[in-house]
Formats: sequence, C-alpha cells, structure tokens
Amino acid sequence: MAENTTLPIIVLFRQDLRLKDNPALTYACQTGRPIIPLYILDDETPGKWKMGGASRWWLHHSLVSLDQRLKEKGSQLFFYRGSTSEIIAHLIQKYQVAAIFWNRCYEPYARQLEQTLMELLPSSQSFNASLLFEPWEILNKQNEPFKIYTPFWNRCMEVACIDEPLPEPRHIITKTIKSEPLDSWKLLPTHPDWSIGLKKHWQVGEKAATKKLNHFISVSLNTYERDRDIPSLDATSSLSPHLHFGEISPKQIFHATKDIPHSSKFLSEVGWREFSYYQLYYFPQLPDQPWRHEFSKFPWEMNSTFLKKWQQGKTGYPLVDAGMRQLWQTGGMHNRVRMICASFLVKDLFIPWQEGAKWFWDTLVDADLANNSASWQWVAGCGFDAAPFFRIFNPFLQSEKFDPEGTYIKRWVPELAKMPKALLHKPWKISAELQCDYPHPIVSHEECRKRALEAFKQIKRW
DNA sequence: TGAAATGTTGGGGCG
DNA sequence: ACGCCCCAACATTTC
Repeated sequence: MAENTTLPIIVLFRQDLRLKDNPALTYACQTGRPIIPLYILDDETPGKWKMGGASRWWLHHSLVSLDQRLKEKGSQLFFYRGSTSEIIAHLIQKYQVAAIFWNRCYEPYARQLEQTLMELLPSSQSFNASLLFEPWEILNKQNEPFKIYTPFWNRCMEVACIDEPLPEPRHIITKTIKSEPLDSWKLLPTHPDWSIGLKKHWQVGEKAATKKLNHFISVSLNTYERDRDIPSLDATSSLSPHLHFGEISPKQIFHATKDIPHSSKFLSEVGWREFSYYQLYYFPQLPDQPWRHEFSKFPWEMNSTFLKKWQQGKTGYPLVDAGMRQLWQTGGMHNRVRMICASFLVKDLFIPWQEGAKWFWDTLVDADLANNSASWQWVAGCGFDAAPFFRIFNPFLQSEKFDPEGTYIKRWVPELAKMPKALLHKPWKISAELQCDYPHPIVSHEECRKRALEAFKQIKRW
C-alpha cells in the first residue's frame, strides 16, 4: 500500500514560538504533508512547575504574535488546553496524524512527555532548537559531564560547529482542525490588572526579539563588558524572556555576534544558559534538591514575615528593595541585582533558596526552570561551580560600587528620591527629620553574616 | 560574578 | 640624626 501523503503532521510548539530557525516546523514542511501547528496549554504535566503569572502574560502575547506570523504564511495556530499526551492521543485518532514533530525541551517532565509521545507515534521526530549544544555532546576527557563552567564552555567552543540558523518556511500547507479561543484561557490578569508595567517594558514576539537583538548589537555590545554590572544603564541585552519562549534561538544570537570584536563576554553569558540546561539534564532534581549533598542539612529557616517583606521590597536595604520592586512592576530584574537580592534572601534572611526560586518563577517574565534553578543554587553555594558560600554580598557596598549615584535605587524606590545619595548606602543613618515611609533595615547584615558563616561551618564538618 | 580580618609597608610627626 | 609610634594604603589570608 502506498503511503498516504495527505495525512498531516502535528508541529507541537512549546518553547520555540518562532518561524525562523525552527527545525521542527521547517522539516515538517519539507515532507510535503499538511501541517497542524499546535500549542497546548498544559497545566497538568509540569506538576509544581506550571507556568507562573508573569510568564502567562508573556505567553498570551507571544501566542497571538506567533498566530499572526503563521497567518502570514497561509496558516494559523491551533489551541488546546489540558494534558499534552491525552490531547495528542485524541488528535492522532481523530485526524489520522502521520507524525508529531517537536523541538526538544529539557525539563524533567518534558523529557518524560517526549518519550510518551514517541511511543504514541514512533514515526515522530524531535529536533534541537533551544541549545547550541546538546548536553550529551559535551563531556570531559573521562567521558563525564563537566562540573565547572569554564572548562565546559571552553570545550563547547572547541567543538563549535554550530549550524547556520534556518530560514523561515515560505509557505505552510495547513490542515485545519478545531481550536479553542485563546482568550478563554484567561492568561492575562484582570482583577486587578497588574500587567500595566509589563506592557510598558516589553515588546513580545519573534519580530520584537529580532529587533531587540539588532538594537543590542548596534548600541550596547561593544560596551557590554564594561557596563553590564551597572543596573541603572540599559547595557544588557534583555533577551532572556525571548530566549525562554524561543522567540529567538541561541544559534541566531551566536551567529549574529560571534565575529564582532568584544562579543565573547556576552557569548559566555549565553554559555551560562547552556550550562544551566546541562545541569538540569544531568541532575533533574536541580529545581528542588541542592546539588552539593552537604547542603541538604543546612539549617535554613522559613520566615513568612521576612519572606513577604523581601517580596514586597520593604527590607530597608535600598538596592534589594529596588530590585524586588523592579521585578514586581516589570517582570524583570537586572542580573547583578538578582544576585544581590538572592544572596540577601538566602544568607541574610536565612530563608531556603527554593522559596526565592518559587517567587521568581511566578514573577519573572523570563522564568525558566533550568536558569532559575541553577542560578539560585549558584547563589546559595550548593550548585555546580557555585559561588563559595562564604562569599556574602554586602548590599550597602554593592550599591556604593554599582549604583553610586543611586540612580537605579531612586527609579524603583520613589520614597528615597530626595534622599542624599550617601544615605542610600547607609540608610540606618537616616535622621528623624529626613525619615520618610522607607523602612529601617529589618535585619543587621553584620549579624546575619556571622550566623550564616557559623551555619556553614557546621555543615562542612559533617 | 565578595568582604572582613589580618598582615605589611612606608611616610610623617614627634621627642 | 634617630627611633618610635601612628596610621593610611596596600597586600594577603580567611571566612
């Protein structure tokens, strides 16, 4: 019996919401079969890591944008909600699907799902679209996974045969199926609508991502190394949410920047992203369990009052509060400030890093299981190639160093707008007459530091 | 991709 | 002139 080439292929979109450099889509089109472009909102499979609020806001706009892009190609995106494997099983039955094509994800639940899909329809194919290197391609001389970033990235750069990004398909022959209305998913907040700040700060979608990359290359790439740690400047790329949702691929970024002088510092940050995925691949418990075993008995203490003050940006530590408010209002936070806020939660407030990871998961538009988990473990000192635990940030010194004029602090903490800049770094010295609504430091950094070091000494002896 | 504690050095004030 | 002390500036060690 001749193969029936009219049977459709499902292209399952997940964290690859783009047309350019999308191998699953491109190779599905090349089969000549009709395509069913599909997005499933799956709140069941990810367990406790179902998408957070800020991500859902982003997702809504990204899906609208992808649907629009597909319509330019004579196609459209179909929407379903529920368990991915159940929906796919249903669609296979109903439409006699020939195969499922997808781009690989690396979250433990996603890998398991992909296995299930492959069993459902063994003619299916998966592709690499979100990493420069597959985790299994990069091993040390003993054929084991790297544990330290620098040799990992050096090895990557030796291997470096990174494919040119694929062009977007010219035309997409589509099999039309039933679909749910995207609005019925209620991904956008309504009562209250907290997304106003997000709207002001971000443009979502593949075209916006490309534009942002080009803008970064022409304006900020050559000063990136110098200015990247200064949070009042717009010196970083801000590509992380676009990367997370796959509106742009690391290969596109790599090829657009690799030959530009002074791009290596920036590319090594893309390398850290690769390293995070690598960690999650080889240690799937990364989101929950400390990678360094001795940390499983670290005496962190949950304290809901302190946690709440940290979340609200009311700790009395100006740079920490500025960061946490930037996060709440915009869904983003400058990288250096992330490290300082995270260090403060873990080493000053003494709260488990997992609590911080949960909050970031819900509030960041770039919330990404690999990056978020690996970065929190890095700060807490328990991850791969982590900052040694005893490296404890002093938020006052950090603001003196990286926000000397208080520009960033004043932008996000308006109560302090009229404060002399010296006091921003020494807020405990604020006199009664200058005292505004801004809180007194809720803890003493000096004492917290001592407690943290003492606790670290205890777990080390074990 | 720290910061504090401790150690060393060298200039200047002073008897 | 000299030794002594003080302490800032820098370096090294420690957490």
